[in-house]
Amino acid sequence: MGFDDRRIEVAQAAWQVIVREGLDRASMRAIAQELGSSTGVVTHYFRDKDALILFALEQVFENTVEEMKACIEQWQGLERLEKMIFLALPMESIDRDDWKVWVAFLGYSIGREHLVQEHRKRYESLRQIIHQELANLQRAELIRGDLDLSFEANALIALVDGISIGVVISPEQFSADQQQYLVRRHIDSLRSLF
Amino acid sequence: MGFDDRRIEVAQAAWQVIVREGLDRASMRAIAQELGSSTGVVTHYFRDKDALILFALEQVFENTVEEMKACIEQWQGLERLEKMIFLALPMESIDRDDWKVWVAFLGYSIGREHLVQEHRKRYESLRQIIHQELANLQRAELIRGDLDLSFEANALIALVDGISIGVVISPEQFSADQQQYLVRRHIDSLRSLF
DNA sequence: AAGTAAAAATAACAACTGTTGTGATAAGGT
DNA sequence: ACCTTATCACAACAGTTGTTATTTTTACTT
Repeated sequence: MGFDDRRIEVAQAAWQVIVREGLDRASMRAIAQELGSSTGVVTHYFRDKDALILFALEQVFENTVEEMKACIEQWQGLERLEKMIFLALPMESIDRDDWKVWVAFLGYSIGREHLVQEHRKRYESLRQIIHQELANLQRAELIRGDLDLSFEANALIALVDGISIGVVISPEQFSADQQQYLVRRHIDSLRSLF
Repeated sequence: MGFDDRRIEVAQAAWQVIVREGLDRASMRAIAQELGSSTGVVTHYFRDKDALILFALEQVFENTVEEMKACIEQWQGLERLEKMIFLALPMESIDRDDWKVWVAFLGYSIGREHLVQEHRKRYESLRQIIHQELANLQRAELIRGDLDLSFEANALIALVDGISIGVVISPEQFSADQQQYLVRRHIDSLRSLF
């Protein structure tokens, strides 16, 4: 087990504490305890707390992005975009934990400009991926030609964020089917009219 | 100046510190300093910190809800729903601060079940207001009769949440016009087809 | 003007924070 | 076996936290 693997283990412990107790209560000591070791381990693998929670967030983000990119080889056309969006949604309870970390971090960023910038960076990656998909669909004339793709990419991301926050607060608010229906309805409204 | 007025002043100081420095750094001392007094004032008007930040959140929430309810006497039909949604959106920078507090609180709630419940309570109020509006519109046959109104109310709230989070992270992401366009497009898709 | 209650200031409390430094332990290579 | 290095444990640090208790100040009533 290498250095990077251990780092991920520490980050996962952090991740669990955040979900269970909240981000501001995820202290070095709490994380070490979750890991079953001393704080020495945590400080050994991460320069400071900022580096740790940033790494934990990056894990959550990267997992989803990797899955989304894997869609590109598995699907085509409108269905591909649909499946990509589905992956980001909290349809299973495990995804709900990812979203809890994401939301906790979102709130924690308020008043910390450098963390807001971290979020911007990640939303920018997402925007690029979606925009790329929309451009493909537009070239294939599967969606309307008069759409502002940057705007529509933002709109899709907003849809996902909105649904997910609803689910984080009230898990029973949107069933998996309802989440899918909302996405389908949105994507449908972008389709070419013939 | 009465007791309640002073309470609101303290809450507003808290509100400003949260926007500027973040919720977890909004300590009793920081809030007292923002208020220009000692911590004694803060503790005198609020049992504990939880009561203070909960009251501050309630202020943010109630202001918006009051404005939304005021719409009922000023507008009619589809336009009324539209205006109500517009009020919740961060179209001006002042609204953006409200949303910062909201998002900060949202993240702070992760891992604190009693705070999540507070959010649920407030989202439930919103849902009721929107649901009421949709029911009126359906009775007037201005929106389709086959809509699941509870679901559609949630969808509208999700739309607002999604847009607003986007704006909190990247203020330039959605212009006021674009926010309005998104809401209009969504509401349009609910309209009766004749 | 005296007395009373609200308001505010101040000080102290124990608990917890991130960080740092110093040893201990284990692993792996020569 | 010996040395080196990575890994981890532990203790101590200065600072901050929410809360409480006590004292001072202010405001208002009688």
